[in-house]
This record gives sequence, C-alpha cells and structure tokens, in this order.
Amino acid sequence: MTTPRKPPTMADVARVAGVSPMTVSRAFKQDTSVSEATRGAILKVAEDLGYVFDSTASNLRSQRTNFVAVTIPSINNANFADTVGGLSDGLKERGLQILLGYTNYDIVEEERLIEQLLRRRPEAIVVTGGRHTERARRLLENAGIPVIETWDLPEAPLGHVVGFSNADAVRGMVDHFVARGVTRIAFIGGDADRDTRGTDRRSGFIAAMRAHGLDASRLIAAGAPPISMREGADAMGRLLDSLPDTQAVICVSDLSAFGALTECQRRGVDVPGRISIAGFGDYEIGAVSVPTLTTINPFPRDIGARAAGLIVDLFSGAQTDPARIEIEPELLVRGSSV
Amino acid sequence: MTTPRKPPTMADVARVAGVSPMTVSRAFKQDTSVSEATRGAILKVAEDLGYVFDSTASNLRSQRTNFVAVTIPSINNANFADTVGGLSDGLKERGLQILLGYTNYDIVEEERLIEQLLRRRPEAIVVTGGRHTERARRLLENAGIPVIETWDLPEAPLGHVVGFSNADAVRGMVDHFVARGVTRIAFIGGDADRDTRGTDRRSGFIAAMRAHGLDASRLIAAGAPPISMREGADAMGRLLDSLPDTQAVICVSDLSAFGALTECQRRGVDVPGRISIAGFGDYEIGAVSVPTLTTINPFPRDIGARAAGLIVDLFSGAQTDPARIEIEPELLVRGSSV
DNA sequence: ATGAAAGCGCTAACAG
DNA sequence: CTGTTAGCGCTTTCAT
Repeated sequence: MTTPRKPPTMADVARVAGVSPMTVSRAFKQDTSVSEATRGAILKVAEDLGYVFDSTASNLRSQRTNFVAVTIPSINNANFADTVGGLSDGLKERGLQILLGYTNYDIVEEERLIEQLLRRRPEAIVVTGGRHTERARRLLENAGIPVIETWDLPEAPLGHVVGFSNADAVRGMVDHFVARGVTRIAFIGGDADRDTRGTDRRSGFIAAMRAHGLDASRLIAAGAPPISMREGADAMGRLLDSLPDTQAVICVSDLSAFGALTECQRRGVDVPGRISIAGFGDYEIGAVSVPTLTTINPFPRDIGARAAGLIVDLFSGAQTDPARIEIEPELLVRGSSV
Repeated sequence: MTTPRKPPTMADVARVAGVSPMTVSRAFKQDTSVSEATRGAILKVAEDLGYVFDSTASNLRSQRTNFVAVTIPSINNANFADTVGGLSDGLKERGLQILLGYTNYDIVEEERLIEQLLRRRPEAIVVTGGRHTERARRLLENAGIPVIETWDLPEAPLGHVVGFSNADAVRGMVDHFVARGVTRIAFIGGDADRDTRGTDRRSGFIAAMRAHGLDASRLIAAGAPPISMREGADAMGRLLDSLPDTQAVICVSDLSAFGALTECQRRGVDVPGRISIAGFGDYEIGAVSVPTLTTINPFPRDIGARAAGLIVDLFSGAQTDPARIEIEPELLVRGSSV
C-alpha cells in the first residue's frame, strides 16, 4: 500500500539527525563544508526516513533548475537521438538534465514547445535548425539564457551555433558524382518545406547542378517529411519509370536511400551498375546494407557533444562571446555508387 | 543583447494590468472564473512585458508539476521511441509533459535515474521492464505516485503494468516454425543479461524448443546488448560457419535480423530457401527489406498510448485498482521465412 | 468575478 | 563547520 501521509521534508531529516535544515541542505550538495561524519549521519537518516530531495523547492529558491531544454524534430530518428545522446552525456557530469521536446518538423509546434519549455526555467536551450517563427525568436532572445541552434548554419543566429551547411554538404556530393562523369542526377526528398534541413539539401542539389551547367529538374517528391523507407522506395519506382536514363540519385536521408535501393533490388535494377544511390546521415543501415550506401556523415553525436561542451564553458565563464562551431560533414563513398 | 535585469513576475503583470496577482494567476489557467475582458487584457500586458509563466514557483506552491517521468533503455531505438511517442501524445492534451531518461540497459543506472527523476516530483512514473534493483523498487513504492511497468509482465508488479510476455511471443514464433516442419532453429541474442527483454526472449526460445523435444543449444551470442545490425551480421557468419545445417534463426530484434540477412546476401546464402530468418519488434526495415522480415509486432506505440490513458484515468479517478493491461503481440510471417 | 494573507520546501546571505 | 532569518513566485484558502 502507498502511505497517504505526507512525505518527509528536510526539516524532518534535520530534526531526526539533530541538526539544522541548513546542514541537511549542505549535506546533499557536493563541495560544501559539512564534516564527513555529519554528512554520513544525515544521509543515513534521510535514507531511513525515505526522504527524497525536493528539486521543485530548490529550483525556486536558488533560481537554478539544472535543466537544459532541447527541441528536436522527431524523437524517432537516429541522427537526432545521437545528438541528444551526445548532449546528455556531456551535461550529466555537471548535474545538468535534459528537458526534451519534439516539434514534429513544424515551426509553429516548435513555438508552442519553446514557450512550454521556457516556463520550466531551463538554464540553456538547444534547438534544431535556424528557422523559427517570429514569436519563437522573440521568446528565445528574451529568455536570458544561452540559445544554441544546431544542425544548421543560420545567417542571423539567435545566439550560439553548432552546425553545418546542409546545402554545402549535398553540393560536395554532386561535385563528387560530376567528377566521376555522372551528370544525369536526381534528388529524392520531401514534397513540402516543413523539414528545413531537407529543403536546404534540395536547394544545395539544385545550386550545385546549375553550377555545373546540368539539368537540376530531376526532383522526385516522396511525401511529407520525414521521408520513410517505404516512401523512398515508391519515389525510386517513379524515378525509374519516368526518367529511366538517370545515372545517380541523391536521397534526403539514408532511410529513403535504403528504400530506393530495395526498389531497385525488387526490379532487378543493378546498383551501382545501372544507377548509383546516395543518402545522407550515415545511419547504421548504410554501413550494413548490400551494397553499402554512399552517404554523408554530419557527426550528429559530435553536434550534441560540442553543444554540451559549449554550455559547460558558458556556465564556467570560459566562453563569453557567441560561438559558431562548424562541423565538417564527411563524404563516405561506398558500394552503392560508382 | 540579453537584458540583465530581472525578468517580470506575475506581480509586475498585475501592477501594469491594474489587477491583483491572483487575477493574473487565474487568467493563465483554463476553467477559472475571470471575465473574458480582464483575461484578454492581462494576457496582452503579459505578452507586451515579455512575461513567461514561472512553473517552478507554481510547482512548489501547488505541489503539482505536470511531469510524468519515463525511463527507457535507450533513446536510440525505434521501438522505445514509439512508446514515448504514444505516451507523449496521450498526455499532452492533459497538459502533462514527459521527463525522459535512459538507462543504457542497466538496472543500476536505472536506480540512479529513478532517484534523479523522483526529485523533480513527477506525478506518475513509467518504467521499461519489471526488473529493478531493491533500492529502485523501494524508491518507486514509496514515491506515492502511480508506477507503471511496461514492455514486460512482471510476476510481482510494483503497481500498474502495460506489457506483454517476451518469452511467450518468441514461443509463438518457435511453434510457427515447428508447425512448418522446421526443427533445427537457432537464436541470436546478446551475450549478457543486461537487456532483460532480450534475456526473456532467449528463455522463451529455449523453453519452447524443449517443449517440442528439440535441441535448444543453437544459441549465438552476438555481443553486449543492444545488438547492432553489424553484430547480427557477424553472429550470422558464425552460425553459418559452425552450424551450417541450421534451418531457421530467430534474432532478438529486427535490427540484428537484418544484419543477419545481409550476411546471407554477402555469402550468397538464399533466404528463406536455405535458411529462414525472423526478427522481433516490427521495425520499419523489416517491412521494406528484400526479402521482408518475419517478425513480431509488440505494438510499441500502443504500449505508450495505453499507459497514457491509464495515467489519465488514474488522475481522473476513473481507475483506482492496479491495472494489468496485456498487449497481444502479433506474429508477422513475411518473406524471410518459409 | 476578484482580492488579501499565508506558505509550499528549500537555500542565499549573513553570522558565528 | 554550523545555525538563523528571510524569501524565491506562485497558488491555496478564505473572504467579499
């Protein structure tokens, strides 16, 4: 049975331990001056009483929550999960905890989420991307805490940035293909601009193709972002039907690229013999599939780890100016491309 | 520039709006008696001042945080992400927010995490699995909030349960193979018992094989849980080398099953012609791969959604007794098995 | 529909 | 190393 009586407070622990509440408070902190003997005794009393420290009171009084708010587009995405993992591990040593929310790739939802998160008084906020609603920008600017935009290199950052240019990364991929003499290149991506990183990748594709004087119109819309494996497969089917002379296809992610690969397998279309396939993100699947997938590794975990390091430096005073940490994505040429 | 002056409080809003702080407080709630005119005026003043409601103060005074704590083994797992998604969506309408932490498949880490989460005074806690350290059990029992164990059917539940029997699910898979005349069946899983669900699946495999009077010793240890695609591929390589007459292999997850499939493709081993492969979890990859993967769908999103519904019912008083909601996993026979 | 007083459980600030 | 006092910003409770 759950005991319906009120849970013990610090005052209860103090009374039983025969000290003042302040000493109990100190015993629960690190680096505070309490004799080891009293600390041990206090912690024992606390454990015996079933006392659990109450952060809500601590948060209010100390005006510190140890929260770092983080927004990601989707919780079900290995790339963003890696970024959160890097963040979480980098912050946990400092006793900072992540308050996570997801936007479903929607900047209006992001605005709602940011406001909800700021009410919890996080000490820093990490957001994915550099595009936000006007009100979201205002909320972030006025929050009085470090703001870190990631997975992008916004032209007018709100504060700090840890990211890379999605457009440039895809440009590098196009350059790679063109250098190999591959010129009839298609792009499979989302059919809406909700996913701003996907949109940037498509823009990078178009710009790069035009820079080479090539036809940039082989754009296959695969559905509403994020594009699933299934949608990648369907898009590949349409591409093979409508533009059969295509030599290579760049997909907005490894997931859609894998779907595209399977469609080729189903149709007996040789990859990379008849068509090359490339993805984005260096998801695990691309390293294991047959053939392995040519892709771009944006080092998602590093993005999180660098953001965490930045927050720690900001709190310690080691960093004061707005930081702009650029991650260099790596082109991984593998079995799915010539 | 960030303004270093103190952010506005309700008292500031009240002063400017010409009302008492209490009226401002009411204006920020729903279903409270404030005239629409005053509410509108107050919200406008608040927005103009850049006031952001302070949950930390509200939490302390009202003894309500609107947090539901959730622990999952890994943030980078589509199954658990789906459960969190179901939970999150089911709770958000009621204004409840998820406080998420991951245990890295380690019940000692889980204990630390549970204590940290309880300090934030969540109003309910959802944990993955039914195995916990003694201290974690005590913490949960004494927390005075609803405890929901998921992804398992523990014999001695701490409170509520939304789950299924991992052992029984795999048993059904074995029965399916045996009914088709397939008897030389192997199991690929983790080499440690950290992942209790993986361990239960292996136990279910062994029990089912023995029940059929079959050899249950074809167990391939693929590494420390969770098993990656790569580890699944390596394990399949060892299986093909050491026990080449194996007719079917059941993998602890679709990810390892896909890895195993790719190893067969690399070696030119026909699937399912020479060997059948089955996974667990109904990950997206199993529906798209060539061939598609035979698997078990445990309805991860439903687990989260049912847990959310339970919490809502518990809060509203519609449910009072300990609930035991059993999810019925579904066997999906697909292209990778005969 | 609105207001006044009190206090949630901790800790900053100061004292010793 | 330990204690005292006051108060963080809200909301409960009780009025009107």
